[in-house]
Amino acid sequence: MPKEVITTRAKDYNQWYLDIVREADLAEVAEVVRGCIVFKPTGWAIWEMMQRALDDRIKETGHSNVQFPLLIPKSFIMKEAEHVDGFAPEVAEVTRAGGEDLTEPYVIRPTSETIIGHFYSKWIRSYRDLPLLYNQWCNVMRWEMRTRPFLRTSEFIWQEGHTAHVNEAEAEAETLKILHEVYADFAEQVMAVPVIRGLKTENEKFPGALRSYCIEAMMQDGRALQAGTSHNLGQNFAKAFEITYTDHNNTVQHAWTTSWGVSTRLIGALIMTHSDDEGLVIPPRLAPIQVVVVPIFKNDAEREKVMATVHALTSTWKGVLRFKIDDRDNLSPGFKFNEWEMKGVPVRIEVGPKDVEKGSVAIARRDIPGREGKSFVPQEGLTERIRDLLEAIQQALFERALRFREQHSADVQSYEELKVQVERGFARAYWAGSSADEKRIQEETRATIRCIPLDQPGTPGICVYTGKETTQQVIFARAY
RNA sequence: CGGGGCGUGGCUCAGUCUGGUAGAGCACCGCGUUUGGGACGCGGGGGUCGGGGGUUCGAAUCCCUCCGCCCCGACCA
Repeated sequence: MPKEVITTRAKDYNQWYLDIVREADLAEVAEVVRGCIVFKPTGWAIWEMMQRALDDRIKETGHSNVQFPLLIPKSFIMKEAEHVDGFAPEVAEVTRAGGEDLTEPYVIRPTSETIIGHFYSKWIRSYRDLPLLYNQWCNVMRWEMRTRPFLRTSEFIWQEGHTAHVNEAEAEAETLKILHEVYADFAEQVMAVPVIRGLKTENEKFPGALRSYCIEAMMQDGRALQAGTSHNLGQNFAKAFEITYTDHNNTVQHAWTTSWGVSTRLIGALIMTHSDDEGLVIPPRLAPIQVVVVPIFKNDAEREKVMATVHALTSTWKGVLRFKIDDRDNLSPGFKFNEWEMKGVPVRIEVGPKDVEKGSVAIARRDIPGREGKSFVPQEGLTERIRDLLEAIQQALFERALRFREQHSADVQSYEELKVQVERGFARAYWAGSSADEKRIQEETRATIRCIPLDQPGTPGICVYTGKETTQQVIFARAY
């Protein structure tokens, strides 16, 4: 009899999410620090896997890691008009230190464009100093009204890339390169999360940016989650912080800058894309533990034989598979099966006395939970079989998520259809409305334009709201 | 910030209306039996009842006050 420790998705999707976070032992709400969480080993291990895969891609695309201060002089934040408006309400300030009031308060970084802008202006003199391609892994703080583990926390961990270029075309190329080669590639290839690449509308873009691009994913309740953003900042920050360079013709020019980030929110995307009512599901390429081996025995004699087989089977796995042998002797096998399923380990191998005799093992795949995903296979060729299975699971998860998104997306021709469709997923619509129209729709439907997809149909249509003819299609959805 | 709910062993909660020796289940510890889908028996430890003040012979329970957390709405990676 399974214990019901996880609320089903059908009953309460919100509660299900919180149950997964707790039961998979990913994180705990830090009730003593408003809006913050503690990452527990399982949650942090997933983040480390994400971090590694992203960091590799960031470096492959020519960037270097650096680290800037946590505190930013308050006046810096005030320098770029749109930026101030965007961030002022959610900034935490340090006004007192060393037992004295500070002459100028510091803000705890909500993002680092301003302090990095200050230093870039010192470091950049000539076009020969460009492009400047830096990234930092750090924590930032935004005082949010409502928080949820991973999806929205007051303090969060992310990477923020900051680059400077000689002209708009190079800045734009950088912005798009990150979007495609780093973020979308990581999301789809490693996380098995299909994403829509698009441009943000004026309402939704980063405060201070010229243009913001994003990858948007669909969660299992049909809502959208912005999984990453890449901004072409134009010359806005360069002008505010006087980031200038001398060009070939000995003329002083403002640089063009970009910034881009993904955060621990990706863990939320992971949970809400793949997991089920049995617990977390982690795609094999991301899983800190890909294979768990559960030995089964009744007495010391059996234990010895079983463990000998387990060690023989796993002897070649080091450096090939990320695995764990669960030889805890105070827990029943059934308990372990459920526990590892809860924690999302992609493949489980069971080795019992019968397997020792028959030269077999039981192999279970996490993407098909319970007994249905379990079968008995020969010990011979097990490593290859597992590697093939891991790859099959990776593909199956991506395809399942993609199918789900397609089934919950629809083209809408009228505002009435739009209202209905955003209740169940993404609504694709022709759009020629204004920012004010967009806000009105948000008030009426709670849905926003998630993005203007980079893939456009190319054929004209009628705007869902204004009735004007246009060639531009957008995605409406409710968002996290 | 508005509306609602809740603070009692580690966790989930009962007890509060109607004041009278702080309880249950799970978890934990010990011993024994178990182990192929969340094992069982016996024994055991553990609580300033969110904080402060008041009423009372007596307060988890009634009154005042402060604090915290969760949920639902308006803002956000």
